Amino acid sequence: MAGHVSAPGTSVTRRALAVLAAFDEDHRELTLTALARRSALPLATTHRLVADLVGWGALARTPSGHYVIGRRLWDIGLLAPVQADLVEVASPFLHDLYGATLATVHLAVRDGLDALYLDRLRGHASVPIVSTVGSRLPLHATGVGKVLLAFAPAEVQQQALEDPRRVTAYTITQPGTLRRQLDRVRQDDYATTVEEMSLGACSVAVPVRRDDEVVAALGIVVPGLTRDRARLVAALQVAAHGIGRALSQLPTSGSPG
Amino acid sequence: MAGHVSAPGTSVTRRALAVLAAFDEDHRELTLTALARRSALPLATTHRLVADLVGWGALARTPSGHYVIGRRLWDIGLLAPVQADLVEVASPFLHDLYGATLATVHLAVRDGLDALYLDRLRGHASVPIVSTVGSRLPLHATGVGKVLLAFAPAEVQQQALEDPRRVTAYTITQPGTLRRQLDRVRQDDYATTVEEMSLGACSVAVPVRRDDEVVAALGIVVPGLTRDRARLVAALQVAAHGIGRALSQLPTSGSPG
DNA sequence: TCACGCCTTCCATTGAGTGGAAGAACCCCG
DNA sequence: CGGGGTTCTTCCACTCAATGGAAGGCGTGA
Repeated sequence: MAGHVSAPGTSVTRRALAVLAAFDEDHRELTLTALARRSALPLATTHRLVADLVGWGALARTPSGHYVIGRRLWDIGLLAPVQADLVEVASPFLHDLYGATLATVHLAVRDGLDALYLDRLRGHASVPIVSTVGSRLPLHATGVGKVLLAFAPAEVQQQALEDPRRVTAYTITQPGTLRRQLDRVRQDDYATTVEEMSLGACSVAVPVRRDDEVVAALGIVVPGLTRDRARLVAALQVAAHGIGRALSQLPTSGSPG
Repeated sequence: MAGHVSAPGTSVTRRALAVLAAFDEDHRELTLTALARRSALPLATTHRLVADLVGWGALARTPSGHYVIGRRLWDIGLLAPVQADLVEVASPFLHDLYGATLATVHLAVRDGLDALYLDRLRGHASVPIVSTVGSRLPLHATGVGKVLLAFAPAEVQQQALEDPRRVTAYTITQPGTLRRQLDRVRQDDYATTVEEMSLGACSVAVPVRRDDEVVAALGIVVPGLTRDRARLVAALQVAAHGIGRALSQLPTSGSPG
């Protein structure tokens, strides 16, 4: 190669993937220059890689000249086993839940130290929410997150409780308090949050079990909890049991959500 | 390089993408050997590429040793502008529609000569349906497809009407008949199908407009149309107008679905 | 034990990838 | 209208990362 030698150990594949990795929720549109900067690659190299990616459909170019993730990648991404069965099976139950409560409904799984949101139903006039499908939020500050954390392996809990990041003024950042809450979650079989992730938003969540193993969490977001916590928990548990039952009746696929 | 020289003109990037392209709806799990065969690459080459892809999270390996699309690709795929605003905005209206009709509800856009399903709400006991989110079905045999085709550019209509593929015994394959139906769709502002895609399933669909331009189609699938076609059309149009209004109030992003 | 299919590692060879540089295209502003 | 900025595209000599046949593991079933 010419001039500066690229750091050894980088493969072309990894570079191409680095270009894709430049996109995230806050950067859905990037110029070529921005792509090069964010993926730490020389401009000319980026240009060549991008040409290949666009040619295949992994990226697309907007009329304004910006690059975005292409439809083909969207297609292929949907083939991931993440949701294949779970989202599919859960979908009608989420609607039921939405119909019964008219609140925003969430389905999430644990991905490392984050709650990964697989599906969301949002009403017209629900509480404003940060999460979208595919987004990740910290385990300790969300309802579904607390449920997932409460039933996670010990080492995950330990890591998550090490340094809980503050999100709002009400986020619980004391490991001790959190640990007590998790005990409570296992005891009651549901978790709550009160403005710990977004101001003005409270949440209730319950575990979804497939044959005794917690595979997901089901939650709803409401403006306040005082009035009808019991009703919400009941509705959630009915739905969660329904999902669990439907899951264990599925053919195979133990792909870890 | 060694031995046989790979066909010139192939870039590493394209090869890596060829590996990804080996996956489709009927092949969500593949062994290394199968990947090599389906992407027409030597086994050793595939092995190396796959290692990179797995390392990054584009692919994952199941406990059984098969490869599947990884979660990170799912993530990134969701950033595609395909749905960004449309699905998000339409979601509550789809719920409303589902609540009002209890039928399976579809949101689709046109992608070339196919209807691309962006979202779907399915009830517990609806008619069995073939479509899933991300799937493509022919324009001439589906309700949403007929709507999208009716409002598509002339050259698209011409191509689509050239040789309409037969799907069921009731699929309309006569270009003349189809063209007359499309006229009717533009006149009535809704389309129907009667077992043209799946036996036992009929559908009604209406266009979704953003500032007079048809950007999507909204449809529902029911066992039969005789009883309450008028009611369904009314419900669909209310929802479609709502979506359209919400869309035109959005900030920017004219990214073509 | 052998045979078969699938996976992994090795390594000499070389062409695909590299990236600085030059220039084109396109702003915006005075 | 011309100059200074930013972003995009093309070029090309150099060379290292990619290549893939072959050989060796590993598991499984006969």
